[in-house]
Amino acid sequence: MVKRKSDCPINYSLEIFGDNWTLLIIRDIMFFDKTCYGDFYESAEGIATNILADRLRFLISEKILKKLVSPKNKSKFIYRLTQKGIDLMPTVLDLVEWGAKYNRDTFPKKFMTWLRKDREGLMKHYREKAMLNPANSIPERRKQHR
Amino acid sequence: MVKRKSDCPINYSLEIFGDNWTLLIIRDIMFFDKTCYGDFYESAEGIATNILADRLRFLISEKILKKLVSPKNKSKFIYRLTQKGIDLMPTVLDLVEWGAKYNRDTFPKKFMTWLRKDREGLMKHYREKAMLNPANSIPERRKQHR
DNA sequence: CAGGATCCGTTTCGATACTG
DNA sequence: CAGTATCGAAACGGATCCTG
Repeated sequence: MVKRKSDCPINYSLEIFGDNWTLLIIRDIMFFDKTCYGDFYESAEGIATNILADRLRFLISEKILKKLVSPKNKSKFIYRLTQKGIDLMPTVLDLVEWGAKYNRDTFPKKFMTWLRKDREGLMKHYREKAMLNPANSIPERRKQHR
Repeated sequence: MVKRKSDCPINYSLEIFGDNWTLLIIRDIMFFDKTCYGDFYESAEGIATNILADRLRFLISEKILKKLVSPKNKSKFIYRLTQKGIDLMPTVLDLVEWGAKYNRDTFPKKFMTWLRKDREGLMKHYREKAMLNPANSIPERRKQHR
């Protein structure tokens, strides 16, 4: 587990954002339909497997993500945003807008157009999408000692 | 100078936020009247001098901050937000709100009340404050080779 | 084969001492 | 006051291995 400098009274947000990878994971799950380990591994620009596992574990421990067992395949896991994670959407979108204003490496054009024209609608769309639960998934293992 | 992983097509924002310290510096200069090295050193929860110097240099190179010579004291420098820096205000405020919702370590109570009641007014206030230039400061040294 | 864990060389960070 | 130099500690990243 990564050791973070949470021993000093630092803004909590920094524990999430003061890292190169967590925001990428959140971005991917929030807007790009990534749901499982393999998806993140592919899309988060070159993350190492151990780092990815560590960050996922961290995000789950912070209750920003939750981990579910895939209904189709018992050895596949699905990661989803919690409400706390969904609540990061305004922040992420602000960063997207800021990045688009001062840099050009950014989200797909269609997304940006939508964001500029109807930010509220876009947020509603992705918020609802994030809240759909895959029908019959089950929560990950509960405490093993009964 | 810090070496960042900007060689991969990562979101530009991460170069600013994927770090433990830059956000603290921005927070302090944006909302807490910190203007110079010593101020940041005091208030950014235990930052080391070399890291502080490095981050300030980085923020200047990214044109998020600008460095001015104090009119009073030629060996004192004043750091101020550029427009690009000021444009990070919505993001920072989102993080403040998110942090306040899910954690209690947060901004002063008065600030939070104001933020909740009148976010636009608060932003206007701090934006204007950030744009006041100290009267007769002069830009930092221009290229030394003529 | 998905989802990691482990090992290990390399890079970056950070505390302290020191300098113009 | 505003930084730089040094050096040990921590985090990263890549490869490989493990387990169901």
